[in-house]
Amino acid sequence: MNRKELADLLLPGITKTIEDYEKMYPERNVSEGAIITRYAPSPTGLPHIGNLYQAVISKKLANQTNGVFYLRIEDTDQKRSIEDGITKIIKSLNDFDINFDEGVTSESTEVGLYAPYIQSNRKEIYWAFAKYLIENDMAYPCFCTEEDLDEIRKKQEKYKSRIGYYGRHAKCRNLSIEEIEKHIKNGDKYIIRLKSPGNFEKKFVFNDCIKGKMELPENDQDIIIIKSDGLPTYHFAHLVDDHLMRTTHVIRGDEWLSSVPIHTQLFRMFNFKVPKYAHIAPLLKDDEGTKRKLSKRKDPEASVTYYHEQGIPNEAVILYLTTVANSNFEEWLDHNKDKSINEFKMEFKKMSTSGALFDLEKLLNISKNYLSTLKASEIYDRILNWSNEFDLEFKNLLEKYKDKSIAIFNIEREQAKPRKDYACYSDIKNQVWYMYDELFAKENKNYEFQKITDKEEIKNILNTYINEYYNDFDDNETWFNKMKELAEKLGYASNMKEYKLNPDNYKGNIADISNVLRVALTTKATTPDLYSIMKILGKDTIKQRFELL
RNA sequence: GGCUCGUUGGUGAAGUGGUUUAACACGCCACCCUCUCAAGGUGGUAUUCAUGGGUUCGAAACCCAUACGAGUCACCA
Repeated sequence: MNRKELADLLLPGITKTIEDYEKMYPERNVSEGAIITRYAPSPTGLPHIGNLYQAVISKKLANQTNGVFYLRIEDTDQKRSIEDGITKIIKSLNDFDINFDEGVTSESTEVGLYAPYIQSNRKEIYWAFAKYLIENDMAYPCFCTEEDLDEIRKKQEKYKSRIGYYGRHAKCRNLSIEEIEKHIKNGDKYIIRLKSPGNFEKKFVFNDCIKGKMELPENDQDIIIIKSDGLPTYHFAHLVDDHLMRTTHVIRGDEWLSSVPIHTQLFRMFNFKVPKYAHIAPLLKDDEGTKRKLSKRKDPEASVTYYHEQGIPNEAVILYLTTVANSNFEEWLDHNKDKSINEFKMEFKKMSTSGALFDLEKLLNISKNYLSTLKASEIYDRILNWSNEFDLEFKNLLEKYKDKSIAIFNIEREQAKPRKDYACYSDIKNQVWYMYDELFAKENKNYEFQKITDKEEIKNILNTYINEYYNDFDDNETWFNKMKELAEKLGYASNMKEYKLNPDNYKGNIADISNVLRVALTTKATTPDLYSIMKILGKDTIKQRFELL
């Protein structure tokens, strides 16, 4: 039996060769400098914020170079795959406006010339590549059982040598064809291992797009390329897929950094062009003084659904992640307020080589700024949408009082320097509840009167104001002038500067008066512009609320 | 434990030998603005770049050691 026949025996039923595949999936016709990259998750659950982060970066880089951004599903670990995994990934990414130029589009559909994009559907392709290696004595079947491997490891631990399946520890590496045949006749289970040509003593140097020049030992491990279920390991699938799909840049988390020698070795054994690698540092979390990777199990903010539940707009999350990726983005945005985020040029060189702490506070600030740029009607639509899922009481009020609600959200909004007091949708009800009679009626009222607390004086101020001064049709200036008149009539200073000079000449000042009016209307000492609030509530409501005191 | 990478303020960071007595942003503090907030404005917030040593006329930047942190060492990706 020769090696070709051996390969057929080990991986039977394969008709195509690697040359056939080479022709089926030709080089892409893209312009110089175009980045072809992918998002390649395992369908094991909803994306993690770190996955989103990688997707944002990859998509941006592909888009800005007129490249290709595609979705490939890495489901070679069948045990971990979950039901509807693909749907969930696509949906949650789409929510963040991350779409793909090609690849998987649902559990059973895909678009693009480099299909299939789901690894479990590419088995015969991997086998063809594995066969090539076996035929050329660059891979071999390994019949070691779990116990055999255990024994090897224990021996290595005992003699303090490196752990692994390599060199003289690789028992099956030099099996003769006859011995292999015997094992197979015996029905022994096998996997396929790479016959690594590497030397651990030698240094392997490469250039990472983000981390720069790296020096690692060459790989000498005879890594598994085809598992006992016939599917490839990550390493082998990466080689085959990223070569055939003509990926130019492999953008992934930096936990992969130390596997680059394996990957490069694989590409070289086939004489393929090695793609460029960009290893992204993880998002970290401060945990009692030490930094650790954000974890989906421990940290609610690691889950992408967290932002949806909190009512943080997806756009803000994207803006934040872009800022973390390239910290000069913020400054760029500040100087290019009218431009679209698409015009920003992201650079590998600007990415941090060590992990960044995920800063929720900063995210909220970005969100606050973002929300302040929206029109009142847009805010209304978004809150309605959010409330529909998380606060039905508020949703009903929003629907019942649509115009009024928009007016409320418009207080100090559509202007050059808008108010910025909403950081997320879930904030808003807490800030505007007193504008709705239904909510005001059921609230346990804690009136925050400050300087003036005397009941009689308060009543006097309220009555004088509503009977002698207030008018729904006054403009802002008239309204304020009347406030001044009211203050003076009752013995309070209408001018703050004057009051500060001679405080003893007055009972108090206009701020004290407006505190009374504000608190009587809203119970709170701090609210947005009082004039706007009064105008929206209207004289009848104002009167009613004054009478409660 | 082996190998690898990293360490600039409360946070994200800019910065690769001299214009850095360390940019910018978030946070915090103070003051200013025709009412309270928010916003906006002004100023403050690291005598110093993990620590120790060295190279140099000169170092956050180059070199060495130490400490700390992270990643990796699966028939998981």
